[in-house]
Amino acid sequence: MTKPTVESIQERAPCCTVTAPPLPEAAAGERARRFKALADPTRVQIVSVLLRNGDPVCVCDITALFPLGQPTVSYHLKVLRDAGLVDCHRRGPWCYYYVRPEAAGWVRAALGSG
Amino acid sequence: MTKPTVESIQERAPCCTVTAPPLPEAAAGERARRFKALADPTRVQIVSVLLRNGDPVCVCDITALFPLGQPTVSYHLKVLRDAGLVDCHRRGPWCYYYVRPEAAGWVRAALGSG
DNA sequence: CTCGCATATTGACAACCTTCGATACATCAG
DNA sequence: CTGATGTATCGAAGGTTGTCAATATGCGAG
Repeated sequence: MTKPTVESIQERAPCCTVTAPPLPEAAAGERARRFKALADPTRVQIVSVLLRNGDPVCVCDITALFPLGQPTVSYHLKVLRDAGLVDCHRRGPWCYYYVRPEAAGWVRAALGSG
Repeated sequence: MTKPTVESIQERAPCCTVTAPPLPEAAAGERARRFKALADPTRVQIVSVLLRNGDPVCVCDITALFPLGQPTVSYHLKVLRDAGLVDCHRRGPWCYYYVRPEAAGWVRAALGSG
């Protein structure tokens, strides 16, 4: 076999190039946590609704959009809340959810296109 | 209780505002699939290494970075490959992985900061 | 072809995720 | 307080994921 391109190698194992270190474990965990929060189609759709609506959206409206039970939707909202992507405030008996402003930029970019 | 802000409501259930529709299910699933690929700290770190290295990186170099068995690293690489985020080519007995150019923009943005 | 090395695949297991029904909690109307 | 409604939590069932040891595959050297 032929050795890897000469310009990427100098006196080391025959396969190896110079490798930059990975993201530190803490930072990687933090990123992974956010990705995990969006790693479900239902949660992607929930967030997309919140993004498209400028104003906070009532849970009952969100629940009506999916063929899922109310506890399940509540669970997904909790996952998004725990990840810091969304938050809510009560008005009377209703809860209104919105994408947290600190996270909105990232969420919009991550969901955007690509 | 007091009704929600008057300006966001007209003749509907007392909790509801006008809600935009969610992202279509197909698109949401596609997004979720990509997020799921990065929903693990090890995979985030692998991708970060590939991003930081301009050139493709040998599997043995990647494996050496983590306290995981070789099959486990191989599994993570497969997950990233199946999600379309990375690809590889063999040179002799070695496999060199890289972030796919089509995905690099999104990956960089998603991993970036936020 | 046969051997040795790098990587991929398989099978198994524990942990976790999504979902549901049942139930609890919160808030308002009466 | 009592009842009705909206939302959250609990417990359990079933599927998925991350990990490993064992094994298979691909490739070059001899």
